[in-house]
Amino acid sequence: MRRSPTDVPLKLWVVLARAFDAVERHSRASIARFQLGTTEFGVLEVLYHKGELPVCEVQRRILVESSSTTYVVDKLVQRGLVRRRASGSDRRVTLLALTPAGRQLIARIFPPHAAAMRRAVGALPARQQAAALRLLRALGTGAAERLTAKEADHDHD
Amino acid sequence: MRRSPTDVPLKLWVVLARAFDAVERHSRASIARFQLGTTEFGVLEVLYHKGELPVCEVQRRILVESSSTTYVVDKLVQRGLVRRRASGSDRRVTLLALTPAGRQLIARIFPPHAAAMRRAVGALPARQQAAALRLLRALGTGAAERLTAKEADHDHD
DNA sequence: AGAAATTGTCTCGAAATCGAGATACTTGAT
DNA sequence: ATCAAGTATCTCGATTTCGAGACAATTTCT
Repeated sequence: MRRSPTDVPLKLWVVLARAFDAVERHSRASIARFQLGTTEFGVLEVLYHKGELPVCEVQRRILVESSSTTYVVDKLVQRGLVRRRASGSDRRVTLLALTPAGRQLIARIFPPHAAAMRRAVGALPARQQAAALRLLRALGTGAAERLTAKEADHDHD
Repeated sequence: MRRSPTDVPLKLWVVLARAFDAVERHSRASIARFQLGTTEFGVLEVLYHKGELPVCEVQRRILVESSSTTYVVDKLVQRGLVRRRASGSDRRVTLLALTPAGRQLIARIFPPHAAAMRRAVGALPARQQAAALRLLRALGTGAAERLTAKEADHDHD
């Protein structure tokens, strides 16, 4: 339990947070050019690439809580970029899709944003990007599994 | 400029965000056990490990904006965990330090939190943790440099 | 079929975070 | 010595995000 001078797990967490922060600043700045917040952009982007989706599916992909998702979607609907529609098969779910205006907007701004993000991570050579991709994928899914496992613990105690 | 079916940089950004989110949930949950927010914990932790520091130094390490730092420090001062003190050498700066109560608190809760974070990233074997550490460090500093470079661009145009 | 647990969405109030800018001090250039 | 630019901290108002929980619909279990 004692912390050695090089406690790799703890450092990994710090460095992960710093890397995320630095790259996210690129993302924020890039998206701000288009008068959008990152979460709003996230909704538009996922609908653009995946097509019509239930709210809960969008929520999982943009990594915010459900109440925040409702809030952001409200704004996008008011702006006429997204529309809601009841699902036929499951009457709990609301399906989200881009309006023509929304599609036009995201089609226009996605490419320059993608370019900004390529630049943001571009300090890492391609080979190392691929390595980081693999490691982060394993780290993320591993951590996520351990989260749901812990929740299960709580449930039966 | 066209997006190939495997656009590594873009995927890297997505996977980075997901990994950060998953690990951060562990952190949040662990810290919530002690009735603290992550930012409050961050302040206590940095003061615990680095000793008395100027506000701006703390700010840089906890990765929030200066106005948020003031807000969080206010709360910690009100709770009697941190104290402010004017610097002798530079009259702009306020130095922050733990009170005895603050030191006692963080000394008690840091070890179990560290253990939780080791578990959070523990799905990755030690060797891969070390590799991820190196790659993320390079990614983070690279992205940060490109940020300040871009700011400089804006300044002279 | 009926009860219990789960899931999907939303409401509401509270908390965290930001951004712009005010103020005071320091540093660097001329 | 003065002035411009930069830095440190804080204030204030607005925005974003969360958390708890309400409610309806679905699924699972018996």
